[in-house]
Amino acid sequence: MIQAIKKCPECGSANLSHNKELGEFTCKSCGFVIEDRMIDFSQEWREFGHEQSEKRRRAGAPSTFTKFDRGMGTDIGQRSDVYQLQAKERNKYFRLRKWQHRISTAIERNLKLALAEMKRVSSYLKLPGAVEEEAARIYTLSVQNGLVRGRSMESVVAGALYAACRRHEIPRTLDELSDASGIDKKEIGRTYRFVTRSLSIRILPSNPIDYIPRFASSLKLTPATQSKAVDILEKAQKAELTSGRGPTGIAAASLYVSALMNNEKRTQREVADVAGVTEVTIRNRYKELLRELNLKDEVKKSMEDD
DNA sequence: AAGACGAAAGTGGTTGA
DNA sequence: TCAACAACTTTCGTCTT
Repeated sequence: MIQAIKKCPECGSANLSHNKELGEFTCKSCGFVIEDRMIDFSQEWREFGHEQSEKRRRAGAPSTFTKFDRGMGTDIGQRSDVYQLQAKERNKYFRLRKWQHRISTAIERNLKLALAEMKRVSSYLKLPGAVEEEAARIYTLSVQNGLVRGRSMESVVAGALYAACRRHEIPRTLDELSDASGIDKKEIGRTYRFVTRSLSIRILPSNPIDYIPRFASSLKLTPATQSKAVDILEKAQKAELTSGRGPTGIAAASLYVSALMNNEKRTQREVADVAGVTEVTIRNRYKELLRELNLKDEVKKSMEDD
């Protein structure tokens, strides 16, 4: 990041300077501050004992988007500091603390609320930390670009989470997000599209295979059936049966077929429920699979083996 | 009686003029 | 901006096990 900057964007001069203590990167010619949240890349020392920790420690917790100020803010008047002071001094810090609170802009307050909501939804869905981090980043960008205006904060949170899940290839369905956040499915879809488009976040169409493990475990299918379903999906993708179709429908249909072949039959309704599609869709995809991949004989054979 | 099947009409979003 | 369109859903009657 730092190395990338060679010229001042204001005056074009290459005469730049670092100020490590202020964390600033400035142009010596015109004084333009190019980067004011610079990260110190210098040698990291380990600490041994109190004396060294005073001298050597210079970094805090890792920067994270799941805190509204990326975990880098300074809170004035934390207890541990304040109680070492005289009463008069202490009052001064309480006053400063109050002001700090007032100064927090609307954006920051919105972020605080939103990130709390995000935490709630993502833990309900048991999403990994990396996804939550990504979602928080997307949300922060949305707020900064004024995309939340005119839409509920919750729906943007849900949209950001949905996008983050897809980027990490552990897609959740809109229904699941809707269930976890209490926002209407269509609303989430709308904000998701709006946000990703406005921020030009590129997201590949989700791969049906990514849905298999989760659906299979909800249906209590064996690993053998699961990998059979993946096989079928790969063949289906080669036969170009997957493009333009809803990925959940295809995933559900191939699971249904592989369950039949392994004598672990589940009803169309059961499969449809966990995949969040209707029986009709499964039927349509299922028939296509049988027809195009010539699986009919395979299914028949394994049924006769009973 | 439950599950599978298929037809027909409806829904929400995309696309192309 | 509007109409055509593809995918998917809802609903419902019929067939199969």
